[in-house]
Formats: sequence, structure tokens, C-alpha cells
Amino acid sequence: MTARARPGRPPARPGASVALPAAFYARPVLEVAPALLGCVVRHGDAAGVIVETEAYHDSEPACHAHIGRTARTHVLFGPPGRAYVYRSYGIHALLNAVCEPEGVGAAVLIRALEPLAGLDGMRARRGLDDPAGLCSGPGKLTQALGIGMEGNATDLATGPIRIEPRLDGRLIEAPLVGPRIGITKAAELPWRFCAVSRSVSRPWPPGLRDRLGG
DNA sequence: CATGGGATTGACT
DNA sequence: GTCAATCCCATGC
Repeated sequence: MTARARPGRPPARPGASVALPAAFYARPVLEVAPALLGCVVRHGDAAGVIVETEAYHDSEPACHAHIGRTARTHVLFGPPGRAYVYRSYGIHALLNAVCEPEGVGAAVLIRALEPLAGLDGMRARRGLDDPAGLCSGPGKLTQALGIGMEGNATDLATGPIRIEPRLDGRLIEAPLVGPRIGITKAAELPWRFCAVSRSVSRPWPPGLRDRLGG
């Protein structure tokens, strides 16, 4: 059976923008964080496959939303499917996807990508050649993709930063799970999720090196 | 209004 | 392994 274009019915374009809908994010953040592994973050001509995420929820003190609604945390309590971008250590912009229904403060931190498109631009912005080092950290990937604070509160389905479903044919094995990186509060919660990829940030979770080798 | 502390990174001992 | 860079914002006076 062959698809035929008809007047008033333009054929679907392969590769057309198919960002994840808000409903994808409107569920428990501990479900969304592993589900985002293998999905694609796109900004301008640059894109990468998500290989590492962390979950944050207002019920635990490592989450910015734990203190309640402020000017800074307002977006975390807003509608799911928006970007929460904040500045870390005065230098780096970190990208999160707001999750759970409106009124709940929760987000998934995107910690690492496997470079997929726009590698030349990434190399220029990062001043680095090695593909495994371009997006292997939450501050690195925003620099590589050219994402800044202006992306805060934008819609991840229709705005400048988009997250798209997993690529066809790309299978994500059972994620490696471990404690979150670089936090002092609620550091024991195993809310970090990693795919088997050399682009995961350091320290690598136990078992990653072995699974990469084999 | 002053101050202190980061969901990090890269350079260096 | 240690350490500084650098800015936003929450908190306290």
C-alpha cells in the first residue's frame, strides 16, 4: 500500500518535529527520569541523545522546590513539560524538564548527552574535539548546545529547546541506577539513571565500565 | 542591603 | 587528590 499525497492533505514529513507532549511529563518524576534516557534534546542545529538523568522532587531537600514557591522555583511548580534552567556556581546553566502535575515542584535534571547532530557547532562552543567530552556533564551539554538562562520556563514541545522521543532502532538497556551527583542533602537516594554510554558524566556508576567493554 | 552557598568544570599539585 | 572562577538568589540583619 502506497501513501499518496492529496490536495489539502500534505503527506507527513519524515523527520518532522515530534516533540514529547506535556502529558509525558505529567507523572511521577521517578518514572519520567529513566523514560527520558534515549530521547533527544535539540536546540538550533545541535542535538544529542539523553544518556544520564536525575530526579528531583519537592519532598526531598536536594530539590530547589523544597523551600516552596519563590521567584526562582516558580517554574518548578508550574505546568509539566517546561524547561527549568538555572545557573550553577555562577558559571554553568543546567537544564531540567519540569514534571508532575501543576502544583507539584519536580523536575528531571539532564546530566549528559551523546552528541547526535551539529557536532561542529558543539566543538566550537566547547573548544574541544573529543565527542565523548562534548556533552558528558550537565554544564557541558548546555554549553555544547548553546542553551542559556533565556531558555528558562520555555515550553519543551514548542519552544527553542525541544525534547523528542527515542530514535527508531535505538534500544536503551536497563538503566544503571545510583545516588545523585554533587549534592549534600538527601545524597543517599538512588535517583540517578544512566544508559550504557561513554558520554555519561564522572564518576561513572558501578558496572558501566564493564558493560562498555563487553 | 550584605552575605553565603551551591544539582560544576578545568587547571593544577 | 585540591582549588578557584563567578552569579543568582535565599536568608538575615
